[in-house]
Amino acid sequence: GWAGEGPGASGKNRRVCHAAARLEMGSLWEEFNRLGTEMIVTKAGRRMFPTFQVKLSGLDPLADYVLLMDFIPLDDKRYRWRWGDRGRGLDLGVLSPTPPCRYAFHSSSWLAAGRAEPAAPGRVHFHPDSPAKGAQWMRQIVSFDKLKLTNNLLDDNGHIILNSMHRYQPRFHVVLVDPRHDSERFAHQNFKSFSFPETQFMAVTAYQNHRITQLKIASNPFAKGFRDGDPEP
Amino acid sequence: GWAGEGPGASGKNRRVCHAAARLEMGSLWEEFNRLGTEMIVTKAGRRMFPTFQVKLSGLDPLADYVLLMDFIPLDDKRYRWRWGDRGRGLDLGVLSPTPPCRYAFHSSSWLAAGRAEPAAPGRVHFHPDSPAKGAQWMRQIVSFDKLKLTNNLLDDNGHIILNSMHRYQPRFHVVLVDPRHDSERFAHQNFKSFSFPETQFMAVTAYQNHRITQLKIASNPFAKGFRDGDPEP
DNA sequence: CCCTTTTCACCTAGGTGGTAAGAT
DNA sequence: ATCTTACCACCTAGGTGAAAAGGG
Repeated sequence: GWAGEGPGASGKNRRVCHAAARLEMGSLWEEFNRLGTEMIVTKAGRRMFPTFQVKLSGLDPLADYVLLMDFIPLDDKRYRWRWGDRGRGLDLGVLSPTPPCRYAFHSSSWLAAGRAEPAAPGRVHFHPDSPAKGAQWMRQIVSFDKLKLTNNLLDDNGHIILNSMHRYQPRFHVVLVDPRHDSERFAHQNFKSFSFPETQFMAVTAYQNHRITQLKIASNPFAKGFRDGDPEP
Repeated sequence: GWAGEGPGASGKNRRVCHAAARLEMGSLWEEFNRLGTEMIVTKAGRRMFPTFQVKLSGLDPLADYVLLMDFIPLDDKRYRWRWGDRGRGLDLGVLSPTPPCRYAFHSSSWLAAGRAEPAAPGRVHFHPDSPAKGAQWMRQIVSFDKLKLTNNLLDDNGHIILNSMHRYQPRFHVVLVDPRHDSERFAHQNFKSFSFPETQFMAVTAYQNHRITQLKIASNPFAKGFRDGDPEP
C-alpha cells in the first residue's frame, strides 16, 4: 500500500513534499499481520522478517537525502500470550478475532498485562547508503536488511532497542540534506515520514503463535532447514 | 611503508596536502612481491588477495572525501610464463633473480613476449563508503575488499577491467569533496594519490608460479580447504 | 509459571584453487 | 602449446527456529 502525510501536511520543502513510498512484499506483510506479526529480539541483535523494503518516487533526482527508520510503541501496555484450552494441541483450530491481534491461534491470544516498561528515547537506524542522491534512491528498491532488533538496553552495536512483549510500529523517514548553513532552522520542513500499519509487530524473545512460526519457516529462505514436505513455488 | 607525493608537490588544497596513507599487511605484500605477485582475473570478477587496505591520517576530520582506486599498466609489454628445465618438478628449486619478477620458480620465469594489448581507458573503483568525513575514514582501516578484477572487456558490473598476462600498479586516491560550485576549476588541487610498489602484480587467468599458489593457500582464509599439514598460528 | 539465554543443526550466500575441457 | 572457461569440493561468514537450560 501507499502511506504518507495527507493533503493537510504543508510547509514542507518542495524537495520532500512530493516524496512517496510503496511498501514492498505487501501481501506477505499482510499475511503476517492477519496472524499478528512477531519479531524476535536477541541480545546480539536479530534481523526483521519480512525485511522492511520500500520503492521510492517523487524525490528530486539531484538532491541528497538521508533515509532512516525508527520504532514507535503502539500503546503503553505490556502483553502476555494466553494459551487457550486447545492451544497446545494440533494446528487445526478455529481463528477467533481478538484485538489487538485480529486473529489468534485456536483460543490462544495476546492479552494486555500491565503498563509498558519505561523506554529510553528510541534509537534510529540510518540506511547505510545514506546520504545519496534522489536518483540513486529511486533507482531500485531500498532495503533495510542490515537493521537489527535487540532487547539489550546496554547495546553498543547501534541496534534498535525494543522491549520484549511490547507492540511497535516501524516508521520510515526521508530527510533532505539541506545545504544551507542555517539548516537547523528548517529541519521541520526537510523530512517526510511514512508509516505502514501492516508492518506493526509484537517484540518477543521466542515465538508464541505457532502459525507465525510456520509462516516464517515457509517464507524465510534462512529457515528452509525446518520445512517439511512439498514446497510451493 | 608510506607512500605519497614528495615535498615538491605544491599547489594542493590544504585539506589534502597533509594526507598520508600507510599500507596494511605490508609484510604479506612484500612476501608476495618477492615471488612475483599474481592476481586472478575472471569473467565474473575476482577479489584481490592480499586485499588492498590502508590506514589514513592527516585528513580534515570535518571535510568530505571520496576514496578510490585505479590500476596503471606498469609497462607496454605482454608476458608469458616460461617453464624451466626442472620447472615442472618438485618444489625445491633454486631461486634465481630475474626481472621483472625478482625471483622466479626454479629456472622458470616471466618473459616479455610482444607489445601490450591496447587498453580502454581504465576504470576506477570508488570505495563504497564514499563520500564520508575525514574523521570517519581515519577512524579505522579502509579496506577495498569489494573491488573485483575482470578480464571481460564488456563487463557491466563496474569491475576493474585488466588484460591477463600484463603487469599493473594499483593506485589509491584521496579526493576532497569541494563544496564550491566552480569546483571543477580546482579539481587538480583537490586530490592526493598514493602508489605502493610492493602491490604491483601480474594479471593471470590461472596461477603460473606454484610458490604464489602455495602462499595464497597458506594466507587466504577462503583457501583453507587446500592446506595440507600443520597450521602455523 | 513465564520469559530469556545459550547452543546447535541446517540453511543461504559467496570466496578459494583444482581440474578437465574448451579455444586459439 | 598456451591460455581461458566452467564446474566442483571445500572453505568463511552469518541468518534460521528448535530445544534445553537458566532465571526470577
